[in-house]
Amino acid sequence: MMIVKKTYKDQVIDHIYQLILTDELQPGDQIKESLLAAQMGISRAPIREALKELMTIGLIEYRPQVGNFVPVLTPKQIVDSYTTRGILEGYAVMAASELFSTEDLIQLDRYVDEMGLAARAGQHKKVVDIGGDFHDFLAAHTDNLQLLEFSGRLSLKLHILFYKHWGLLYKADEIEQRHRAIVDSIRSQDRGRIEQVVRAHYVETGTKIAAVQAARAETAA
Amino acid sequence: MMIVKKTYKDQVIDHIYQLILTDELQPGDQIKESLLAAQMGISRAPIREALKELMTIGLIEYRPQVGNFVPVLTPKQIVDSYTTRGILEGYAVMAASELFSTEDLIQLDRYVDEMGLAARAGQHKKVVDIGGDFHDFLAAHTDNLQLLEFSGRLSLKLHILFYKHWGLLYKADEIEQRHRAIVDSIRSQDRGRIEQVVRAHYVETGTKIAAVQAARAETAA
DNA sequence: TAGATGTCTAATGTCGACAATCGACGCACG
DNA sequence: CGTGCGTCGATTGTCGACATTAGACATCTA
Repeated sequence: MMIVKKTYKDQVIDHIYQLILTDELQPGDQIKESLLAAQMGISRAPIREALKELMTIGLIEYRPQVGNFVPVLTPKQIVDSYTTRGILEGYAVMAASELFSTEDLIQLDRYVDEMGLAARAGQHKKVVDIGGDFHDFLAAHTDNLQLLEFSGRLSLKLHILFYKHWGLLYKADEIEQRHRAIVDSIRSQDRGRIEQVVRAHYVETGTKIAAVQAARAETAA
Repeated sequence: MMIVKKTYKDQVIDHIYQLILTDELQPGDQIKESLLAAQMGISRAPIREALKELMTIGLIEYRPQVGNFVPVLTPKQIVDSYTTRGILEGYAVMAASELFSTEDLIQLDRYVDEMGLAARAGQHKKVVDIGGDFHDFLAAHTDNLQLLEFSGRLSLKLHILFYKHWGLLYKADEIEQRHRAIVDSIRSQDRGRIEQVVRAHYVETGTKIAAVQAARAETAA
């Protein structure tokens, strides 16, 4: 059995992540240490530890002497985050392209198939999860841990964005085809093409999400 | 005038950075919060804050329930860090290549000239500093703040490595020529070439430093 | 003697309280 | 009526003490 997490800090991290995901904490909100500590029945110390950690992955924005806030992301920042992830993962996949075995490629195909099925069935959460597995599987083939660390730090942030907006992003066929293109590029063993395809995938998704977010902000105003 | 830093946390960060740079803290050493707090005459709280922040830029390695350590970098990790920086900056410069004005390019030339002069004069610290300015100037032209943030998080780490090993890395002519190649690539406005040249620059430097470090580890053993 | 087990110590994890600072409000002044 | 300054409240920054845990050492057992 997997041992459960222990320190309060880790529990606080999960808690805040959930609060953001469920919109109980909305962009622009300040996270008051004392309040959260009281709500969770613990002291401020582990809260602060957790906030520091969330800061490093961009889920919290910190202003010295003022407080911690849920960041308000502009469309440009969204695109930039996705672009950066694409740069990192694009290089990772390109550099490791020779390491993908036939079995690996079949596994990737399987992910794409499942993604298409789930998308057509309207199982949005499943699509998001499989998408995460797909990209984790891609990234896992690199041996550059520094690159992997940065890529990983972006994933929670992007995951939240994607999770909040999936519905309007892609048609089922599109989402399947977009990911299939990545697998195909790896099959081609054309390093330049691989990097370019992965980058384009992220830039495109980021652009769409930014547009959706901008549209929502419009209607809200 | 630039306002001075205020919180203890920031002072602690600088202090630890200096300790590492001067080898008073060596790779593998544990940083004991209580001890450092006593030495600096403050409590453990700001020490912990500083350690968390240093963790995010890779200057401190943290093991839960055990402590904070100065990381022992393997040659591969050194190369990976430089490679990753090259990926990020390579993209940044490439994407912003059209934004470099004639004046900017002249300024870059000036940096390279100064670097060559300082190198020939044996002013190693000056070479390191100008090199930092050069790369900051390059990176400053991108508008992707996410990318810039990651790139910046690597710079302290790489700066320490470079500072500790500069002597054995390049001949004066080489260091000038390596950087000149970057400026030339920007002048060419060949996006593919720009990205490739910047990447190669970092990979090469990282490889050299890793080799130097490996050699030192050898003689020490 | 080799291995497992118990104990101890030193370090991190957490706590509640106090101090310093930022931002907002209201007042005086032009 | 608009602007600048002083006060105030709320929130973060820091503190010292206590709780808990990982690792080292000693002890017990076969």
